[in-house]
Order: sequence, then C-alpha cells, then structure tokens
Amino acid sequence: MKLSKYLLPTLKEVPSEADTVAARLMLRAGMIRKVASGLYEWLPFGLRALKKVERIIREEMDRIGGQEVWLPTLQPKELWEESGRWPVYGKEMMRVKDRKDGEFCLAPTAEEVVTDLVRREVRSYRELPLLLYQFGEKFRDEIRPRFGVMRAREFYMKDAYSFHADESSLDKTYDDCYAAYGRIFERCGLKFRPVEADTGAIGGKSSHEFMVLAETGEETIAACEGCGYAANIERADAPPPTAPTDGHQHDELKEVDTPGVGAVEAVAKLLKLPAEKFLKTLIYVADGKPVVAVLRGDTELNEPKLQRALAAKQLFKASEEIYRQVAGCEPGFAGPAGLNAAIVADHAVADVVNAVSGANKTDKHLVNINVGRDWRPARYADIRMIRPGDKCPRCGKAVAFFKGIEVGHVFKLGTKYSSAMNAGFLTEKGEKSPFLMGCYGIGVSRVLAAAIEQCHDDNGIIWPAGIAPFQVVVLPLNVSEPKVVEAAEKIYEGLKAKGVEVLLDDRDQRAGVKFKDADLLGLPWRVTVGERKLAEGKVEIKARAAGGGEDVPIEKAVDVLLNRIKL
RNA sequence: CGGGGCGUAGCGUAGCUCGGCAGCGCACUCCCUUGGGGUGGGAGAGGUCGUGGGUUCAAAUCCCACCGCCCCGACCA
Repeated sequence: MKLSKYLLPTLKEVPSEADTVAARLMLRAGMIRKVASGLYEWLPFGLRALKKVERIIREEMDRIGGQEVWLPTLQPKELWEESGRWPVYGKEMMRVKDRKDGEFCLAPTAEEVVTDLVRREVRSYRELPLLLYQFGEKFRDEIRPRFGVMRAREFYMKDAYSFHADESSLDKTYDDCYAAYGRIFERCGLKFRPVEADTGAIGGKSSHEFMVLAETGEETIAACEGCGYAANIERADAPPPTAPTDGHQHDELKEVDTPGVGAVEAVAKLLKLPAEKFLKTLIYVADGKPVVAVLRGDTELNEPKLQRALAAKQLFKASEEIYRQVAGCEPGFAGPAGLNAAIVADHAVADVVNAVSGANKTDKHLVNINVGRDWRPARYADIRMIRPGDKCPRCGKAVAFFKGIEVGHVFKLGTKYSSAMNAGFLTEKGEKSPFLMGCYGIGVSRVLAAAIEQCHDDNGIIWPAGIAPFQVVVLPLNVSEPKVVEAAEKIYEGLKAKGVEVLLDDRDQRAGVKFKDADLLGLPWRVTVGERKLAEGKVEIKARAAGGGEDVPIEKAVDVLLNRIKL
C-alpha cells in the first residue's frame, strides 16, 4: 500500500475527546474517528488491525472445534420475553420498532437467538456437543461511554455458545475455550490474567474473566501473590472474621443523641469510636420486597454478593420513602434492633461486641448494641467487599488490588436459558432433557485498544507482530531523488512479491515528518532509504520496539526482512 | 439521574469578565526554498461562533430555553 493514496489521516495534535493512551493513539494514528458518543468509524488502518485480531480468534476457535455462524443483530422481543430478560435487561438494551409496531432490540448479546436456533435444529444427544460462534456488532446503551472504543455503545464482539448433554462435556468445552483464550491473548501480545468472576445478569454457574492489566482498567482484581488466587472484587470471597475486637462483656444498651449525623464516619468521629465498632444498616429492595443488610462499619457492601445470597432477580437501593417505612426514621439512622424486615448480616458483624448502630429514630444512635441480645439476623452471609490487605480466602496471605481491562469472559450457563426457552434434546433413554450451555465472549475492538494501551511509548504505537496492520514500512526520505525512489520501490515490490504486508511512505514530505509518522503508526519493521546510505549501496532496517538500526546492502534487504519477520 | 465544565474553520485554541470589522497555530491549495527527526518564505481558500428565542442602534460576548459533548459520581457487562 502506498501511503500517498491511503486514507490514513494522522494527527499531530490530540483531539480533546481522547481520555486514554489508547484512544489518543488510535485517533492520532488514523485508526478511528468518533461519530457520536460511544460510536466510532473504523478507518482502513484501524480495520486492518481489527481483522488481524479477528483472524487469530477465528483460528483458535476453529482449532477447538468451533463452527462459525452469523446471527441477527436485530432480534425480536418475543425471544427475550421467553428467557425473561426483556423486562430485566433495562435501559442498556437498545429497543426499536418496525413499521408494524413489532418490537425488537439491537443485540447486546445472543443467548436467546442461538438457543432458539439450536432448539429447532438439534434433537438428539448424538448431535452434541456443539460449539457455535460468531463475530458481529453488539449494542449496549452505556450510561457513560468512554475510553474510546474501550467502552463504546456499538462494538465488535466474538461471542460463542456451547450446548451439551452432560456436565463433563460442558466442563471440557469450557476448559477448551479457557485454553484457547489464553492462546488468543498471547498471540495478540497481551499481558493478561484470568480471574474468577461474578456471573452477573447473564446468570449461571462458574465464570472467569480475562483481564489485561492496565492502569486505566475499569475493573478491580483482588489477587494473591501467594497462591495465585485472583478474582474480580465483585466476586472475591471476603476472608472470615478474625477474633472479637474486645471482651465478651455486654454492656447496657443506651440511646445517644446524634443530631443531623448519620454517616458512620461522622458518628464515629462524634462518639470518638473506631468504625469497626459500628453496624452499618442498609435497606434494599429485592424482587419487590424490602431487605436489610447489616455490615461492620469499616466494610462496604458488595451488591452482587447480596443479590446472590438472596437469590434475587433484581436488587436496588430502597428509595427514601421505603427507607422511612422500614426504619421509621430519616436515612442514616436505621439500625438492626427492632426492625420489621428480614436481616442479612455479614459474617464480620457476629464479632462486634458493644456496637453502635442507628436507633431507628431520627437523630438518635444506640450504643452497646449486641447481636443475640438486642437483635437477630435471619442469616449470616458473605456480603462485603474484599479490601486490599485482607487475607486470601484460599491461602491466608494478603491480597492486593490491581486494575484490569476485561477482554474476555467465559461462563457456564447451565440450563438457565434452555429451561426458560424449553430447549432440549432426547437422551439415550429417550427422555427429554434441557441443554447444558456455556457462553464465551471476546470484545474484539476492546482487545485491540487494550493491546495499544499496553504496547506503546511516547512516540506512538508499538504493534505486537501478530496484530500489526502491516509488518513493514518503507521510507524513501527524499522523493525528489529518483535513485531513492527507485531503491525504495524495489524493496517495496520485493516484499509484496513475498507476501509481506508493507506500507510505502511515498509522500512528498520531509524526513522528520515520515519518521514521526512511522513511530506513531508503530509497524514492527522500518526500512529507511536515504541518499547518504544509498551512496554506500545500503539501507537501514530498524525494529520499532528496539533502538538502533542495522545497515544492509539494498539487494539483501528483502531477505533480511523476511528472516526478521519470521522471528 | 445528581454535581461540575465546555461548544468559535478538519484539529488545537484566543476573543466572552467590560457588547462595536471573528483572530492565531497546525492541516489544506498554489509558488519558491529545503531534503536523515514535524525546513524557511510568500500568496490563497475555508466560519449559520451548537440551535432557537429575547435584550440592544449593535450579540461569539448579556438573558432564557433546548441540543450535543466532556469530567466526577451513581448505575451497568
């Protein structure tokens, strides 16, 4: 490809919208342009890289027996009603109507359509297992799109779905996908880490996320360097509480005035007591019923855990109105004593002796409240967030937090969708049984952004060879010098003839401009053709990732590069 | 949805406080110059100043409404 004819508009200045390194570089390197919030155009250079990632994924999915399909992006409401997700998915799902007022959504994911396909076409256990995958646009109406294509409203995704007759078959495919994902991200040049994940709204049994470690990551991972345990903090088990913080003597319950002071930190300051002595009382609504969560004052609620503990389909914070109905006071003054609602208490609460809590009276708190004597939870559960320095739930060493970008996710769905949608097969015994399912996603556009986030320097992108849009850029430094042009074109044509993807910067630009753009575009290999070295019959070959070039005779340049590229 | 900020040429911005010819840098077109890290000079083209309304002799500038975008938070794969 000749750069003079290629739609590759590089930018010297950074558009103000760029909020991460990757977004800045993708815009500057002419890979993408923004059309509206969370919506992007992919230009030729960017799309080439995206297709490289796609190709790697396709190869690895095919390798484990995946079969590529193409499912509709526009999906009928009826299927989503069958699975029960039409009302549950919420505002994040883009919904549209056709001319007959029929309702559809723009696919945020494809469990429903693929389950529908398989229930119609597969009858027998003999046809299982089945691993289907596709590439396509997904739509999610994010509250706040950001970080360029990292969190966009329309994005490019590989999604795969597997169907099984039994658990061991599901386990095998899950493990195959897990391994394939490792190979995919490896080939994309990413430093990544698989972590245990919450199963979230999609629902299901076990689940792992593939995280690219990056400062700008939106996910937080709790990881133990001791035993290798790593989990999304939404999922990470909190360690069991240690010992009671002081004696077992239960002192007399007292009511104290705390006018206008509701928050734990503020009351702690007022009463000169540490936050560990407090009971934090939170009121939620789970599937329409109010529930109360009680935590130790220095810990935070983990909503997904509470939702799991309650087995609730929907969970949200109680409105102030409901709060008043349940607690009988203004928000901030609720406490577990005398509440008329089911209480779920975090394990850590059990050990707090002579605690402080809200009194369920506005501007009042209770001192020396004790579980068992003054209140009783309906049950204990792990509902708090893990904290940095907490003990690893596996080995007991301290865990640390890391930021990560989720690039892939594997789930064991079980029969969640097949049961809801009556999708099943006949077993050996001739009995009908719902499919066991797994699903496996990779954010293709996000992988690319994550790779750039990880592979760059001050001057631009440094492409991992596997996903570089081209392998080589040839720079004739002075196009008004025929000898330079001739030598550059010879190398360019020579590489093309060998099937190497090569870009020729034939623009009438100064050397400095070409060097700057070459660094920005970040292709793995650069061939510089200038008068100075040409006089000795040589050109310079330089790797983008390494400093210092190597001078080679013109006639050997193609062969030398072919060798280097193989490495 | 709450809080904050911004909207002026393709990109980056000045001007707005205190109303009075819409400017600058980069990019773009043409000419000359230069030719190994964003040359130097000259000439040019490009604007509903986000949209609508109001105040005024006069609005990019002041007022109101709306739209869009960005940041923080809440929310969420």
